[in-house]
Amino acid sequence: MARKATIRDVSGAANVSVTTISRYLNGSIRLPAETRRRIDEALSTLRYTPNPLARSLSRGRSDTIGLVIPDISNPFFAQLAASVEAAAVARGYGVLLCVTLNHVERELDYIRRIESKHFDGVLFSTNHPDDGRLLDALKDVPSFVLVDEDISGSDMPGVFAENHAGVYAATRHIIEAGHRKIAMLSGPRALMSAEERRQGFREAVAAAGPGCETVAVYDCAYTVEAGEAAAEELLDQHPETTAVFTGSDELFLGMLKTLRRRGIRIGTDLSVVTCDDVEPLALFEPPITSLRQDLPMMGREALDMLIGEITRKPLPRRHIRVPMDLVLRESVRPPRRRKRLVR
Amino acid sequence: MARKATIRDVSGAANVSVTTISRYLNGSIRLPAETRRRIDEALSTLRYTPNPLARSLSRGRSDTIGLVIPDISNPFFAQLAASVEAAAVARGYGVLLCVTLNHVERELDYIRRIESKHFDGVLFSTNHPDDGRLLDALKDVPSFVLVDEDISGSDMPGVFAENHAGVYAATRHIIEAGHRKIAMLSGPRALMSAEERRQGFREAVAAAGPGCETVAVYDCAYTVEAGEAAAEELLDQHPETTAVFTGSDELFLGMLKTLRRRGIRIGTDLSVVTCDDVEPLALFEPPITSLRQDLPMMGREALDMLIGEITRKPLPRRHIRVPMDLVLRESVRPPRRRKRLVR
DNA sequence: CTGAAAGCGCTTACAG
DNA sequence: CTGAAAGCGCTTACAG
Repeated sequence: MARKATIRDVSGAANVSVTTISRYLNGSIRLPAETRRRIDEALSTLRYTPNPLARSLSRGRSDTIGLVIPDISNPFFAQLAASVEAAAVARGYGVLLCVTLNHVERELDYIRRIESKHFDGVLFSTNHPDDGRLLDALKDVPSFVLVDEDISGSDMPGVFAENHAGVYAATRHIIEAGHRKIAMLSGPRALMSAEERRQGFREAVAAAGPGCETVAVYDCAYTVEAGEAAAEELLDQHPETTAVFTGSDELFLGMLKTLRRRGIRIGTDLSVVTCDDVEPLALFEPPITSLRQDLPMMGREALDMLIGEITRKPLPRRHIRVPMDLVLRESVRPPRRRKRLVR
Repeated sequence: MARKATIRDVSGAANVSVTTISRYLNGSIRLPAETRRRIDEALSTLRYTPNPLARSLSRGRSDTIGLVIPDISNPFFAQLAASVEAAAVARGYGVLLCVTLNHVERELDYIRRIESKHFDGVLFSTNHPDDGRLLDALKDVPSFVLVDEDISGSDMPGVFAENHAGVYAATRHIIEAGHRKIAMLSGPRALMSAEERRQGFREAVAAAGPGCETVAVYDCAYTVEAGEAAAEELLDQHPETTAVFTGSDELFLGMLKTLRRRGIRIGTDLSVVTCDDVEPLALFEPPITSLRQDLPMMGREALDMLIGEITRKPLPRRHIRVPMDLVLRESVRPPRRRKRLVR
């Protein structure tokens, strides 16, 4: 394979300076038709494509953002990534995928790459409570936007779900179906999303008046296993429960395993609403009512906010909340009379 | 925020040449303890981090690969991306996420970025039949590895699933359960994966002898909608069918919608095996038997092969086949006697 | 062993 | 309007 053509080669072939070539390519110049023809010809015979690395170094920006997420194999983050990627490409940015598996070292490493100019900016999604190291590393970090989850104590700009209002509405829905003994499988303590959802849940139950009761709230990691275990505990210790709100699709999936094992039927025996709606919940039997995250909007808003930060034209609002939609399906039904959840 | 420190600043602060700093940082030099101390001190007081862009330009490589996939919100590709990313990070490479939505223009654009040195190499996954443009663009393209799907007519190195053997085994499994009227919802014609799976299916049925019959094979796009429509047609025109093999999870999900609508129960009324196993099939009712893709292995092998290409130490085999595993669950049962699939 | 200098391939302020 | 030259921040062949 021949050596790759550089702008210098084009300059020689077209008999104009590299300056002119560069300007022509970047549209900052108008040239006589004849010159244009010569350049175009040189461009195509040499099959010239600019070296983006050199361009970035010279311009002082990489036109690349880092998308930092815990796990791309998790459908929630995969869908978020898809919306971010689409928005980024539309705005002329590439997306470097940075998977952390929630390892703080990796998170810190990716934050540093903003300073080192590897990224123009970072969209940052973390899924574990911060021990202070993230907060610390974020001092003076520019061009940084949080997505989905906050870092406790930070005032970085961010785009989050309307957790409180969403879960409040979902819980209302459960209550309106007639349920009075309701439980929640919630996310980890110290995560903003979990905290807000927990709050929304508790307030909705409290607002329903005396007869209505929060049977239990479990703090779980956002994993299938945690949901499975919490459901076991719930059914053992609170068989009077008639409805459950799960704080994520994984928690729901985990609970479902437990319900299957015990022969408990969703809808008829136990009503359920889950948060996220990234799994094919409409195709479960019965279809599962869920509090859907608007990931396309979250991705778009986050990218816009980040571009605002990068270009130093910050959006008017540093914190955006994306509404959640309650998608009504068939997993919530009126509670059965005096029948308890026993094996 | 102060201007970012460069290697030159470090050189000044530590009172050694930039050459030495560079060599020290890259481990290609042994220095007296005292010098080391001075450098380390300068490094940390200046909070120096190398500019990866400059390094890449200078070295002529970016330590970044492009991962080209049709759609990251598709769990199949999300899981593939997760394994690739993990392998890449372990080998010191970053991964630039390149989503094409199967648009040829985007695919071509990303291929060009290898030449322009933006990527050291590309892992390429395409999902639509090539009209010749891809094949054409691939001439002389170095450091390129196909994943999951071939490009017809190309001899690029690649990592693919053991489609034929996998589907043959899955179909055998259906036949051994007693089915004699079997259908397939297959992927698009002209896609290697679909073609090989179709072949495996047909051969297994043929090998079962006269009584056993391929009722129908539908060529579908790999989408839920296509699966839904094909299932409608199948049930209308071939009500004698007792078992179906679906060529992807989306096709299965689509068929499931149709079955639901018609009140046909999987397992008891119609036996099913699907290919992929990226959806939570174990949690469906009944749990769905599937031909699982070993995506972790596929990602790892593909990355190793790509690194071989990049470093010009190609692996001994240019084409690797990853085995598929039949995961036995409960969606295949013996056919019911003389009962037909009617509404 | 160490460092000055050239080079990676662009962009752009500056001078003509 | 056009181009020579400096500069982006590194690496490394080369000379001392």
